[in-house]
Amino acid sequence: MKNMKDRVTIYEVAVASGVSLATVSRVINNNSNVTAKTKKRVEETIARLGYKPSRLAQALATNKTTNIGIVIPSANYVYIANMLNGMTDEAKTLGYQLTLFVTNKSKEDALQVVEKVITSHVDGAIIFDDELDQSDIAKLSSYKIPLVVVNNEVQGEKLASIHFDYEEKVREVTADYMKKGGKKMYFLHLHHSGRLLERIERAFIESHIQAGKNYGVFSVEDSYRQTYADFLEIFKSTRSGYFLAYRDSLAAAVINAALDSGLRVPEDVEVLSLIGTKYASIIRPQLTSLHIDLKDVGSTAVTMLSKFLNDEDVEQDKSFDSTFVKRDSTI
Amino acid sequence: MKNMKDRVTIYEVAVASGVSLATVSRVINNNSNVTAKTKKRVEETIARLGYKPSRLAQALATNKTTNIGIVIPSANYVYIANMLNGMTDEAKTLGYQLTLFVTNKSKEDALQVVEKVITSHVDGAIIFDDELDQSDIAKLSSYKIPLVVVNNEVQGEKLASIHFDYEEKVREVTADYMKKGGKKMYFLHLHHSGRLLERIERAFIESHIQAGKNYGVFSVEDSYRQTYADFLEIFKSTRSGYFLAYRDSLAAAVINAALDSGLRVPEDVEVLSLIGTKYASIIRPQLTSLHIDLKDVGSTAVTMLSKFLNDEDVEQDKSFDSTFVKRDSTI
DNA sequence: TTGTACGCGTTATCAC
DNA sequence: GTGATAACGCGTACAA
Repeated sequence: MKNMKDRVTIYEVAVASGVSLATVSRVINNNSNVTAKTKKRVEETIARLGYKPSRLAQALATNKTTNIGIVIPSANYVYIANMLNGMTDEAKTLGYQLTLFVTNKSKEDALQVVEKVITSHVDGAIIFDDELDQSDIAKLSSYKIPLVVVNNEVQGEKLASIHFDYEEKVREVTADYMKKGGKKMYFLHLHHSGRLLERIERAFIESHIQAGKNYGVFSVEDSYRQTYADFLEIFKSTRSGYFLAYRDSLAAAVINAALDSGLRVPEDVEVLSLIGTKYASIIRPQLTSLHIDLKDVGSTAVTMLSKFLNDEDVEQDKSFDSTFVKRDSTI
Repeated sequence: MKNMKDRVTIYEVAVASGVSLATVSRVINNNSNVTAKTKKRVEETIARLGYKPSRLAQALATNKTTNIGIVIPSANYVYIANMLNGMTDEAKTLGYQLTLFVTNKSKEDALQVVEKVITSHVDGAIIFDDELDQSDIAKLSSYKIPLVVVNNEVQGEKLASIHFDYEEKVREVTADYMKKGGKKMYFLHLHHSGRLLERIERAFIESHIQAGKNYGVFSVEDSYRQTYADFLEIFKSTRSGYFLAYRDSLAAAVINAALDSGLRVPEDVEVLSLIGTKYASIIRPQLTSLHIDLKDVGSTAVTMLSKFLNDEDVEQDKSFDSTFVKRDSTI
């Protein structure tokens, strides 16, 4: 093993094994047209010198980093971690590296991120971030960066998208409940939480308007603690209802506040978590939730992007169904 | 906005603004010695042409990618997501990009990861992965890659480490409980879950041996569902105990199994979660847990690495205290 | 202040 | 099969 020498270059390998750069390069890339004998010789000196090709130089020469950018609002959500997990798995088998670009849910950061993605020379990018809009995506596209966009209504060249069918499902669930269930339905509105939630909320509201039913909306913070505290207040006056919450932890806040206010779940208070994770079945009573396999979404996104990069055919639009999982937080 | 042209290079900018490559380069890097007038001219053509410097070429020329590698076992754990969150925040303010390297808890993958980190030309790496051992780290070090290693007993040049004091805390908690509490203590053993858990388990066992007390160990799977099922069985015969579980979801499995077996928590069954996250206070009864601010750990790791990269002084070893948070799953 | 020329570590297109 | 040599896009002494 080498001890703190400078990086060994292809040139040194060439000299040490008495061949030219070109030959070494051929050996590295398993390029044909090289005698088994010289190949072996080169490989030996490569091992002896501890040579590792520089992906940087390779990338510059070939115009291909094997690097794809992942644009997300934050790494801190469970459902994003799930997606990330699918991405890393698939990227590994396909031989890509993942570079993270986080917008922190700020438009300002999003603009910076667009710049960074461009300068970073990624081969392509997967965008799962509501902060980026049509113009940002167009900009990325204009720099010829193949894109897979999750949960966003955009189109362009070298651009595929992945959609969730949450809206439909929410319409169904809402309509069904209005027919059978008895309680007034409430939506937990999060101030700045992206298009998906906005669309779901709209679907919820429209369903009620169409049915001529009354509904309620509560504005909440994206924090378990705060939402729990808020609902302790709310449950002083509102003693029943069917609540739609964006994430498991917010749904749990409602449930816990209800229980701590002497209400029964689901008899008095029913709760539906819109983006269910494994915690839905850990929390008691277990959360009824909509569920999408985000690990699958992640790996699919990488697969699609990879096809783009290899000029294979890609379905331009893939849709993921959410399933309604009935557990114990609803009747 | 450009439409699908090829990448604009510094050369085209130079020609278009009637200066030399060097001058453009100076403008990009805010290098002094360039007239305000020409600077403005160059900046205008940069904007007009939509030129973005190639980080690749810059990196090759300067021998600095502004890229740091993050080695983790998986992106799918909440506590790792928390750490990642701290890292992305700090990296953003410091101007670094994060590249993910995931070992999937496999030694085989770990070896591949070492290779990839080396060829990827990262400026440095943060290693939070028990799969990498002393020799892997040494290899990385021999390629002059500055390292911040979390939760691992290694040393070397350009290598700083971050430690957790979990062992100490577990010794304390265990000893305290044996004095005051009455139940037999059990440790949930996870087959292949890294050094941290091993050390904690050892601390747990040694405490008991020193005190001449009896203890138990249950082997479990790293899955809520399986562990829940297992404990339904266990609670048929074992009707009380104090259980130490690695993560919140496993602790929740024990709690839920206990409750579903007609046992009371914490009167019959007490549970301590070793790596507490926000879910510790969401689950009911709320989990007593040890807690470390992993977001802080993540940002600190990036800060330390960044100091290395700038040849500033770094404390070689930083320790994070875990705090014992008493909630409702213990007496 | 600005320009020239070389180097960074590879790949790729030629010849031989 | 193998070897020069020109790219790839940029930084930077050194010269002017």
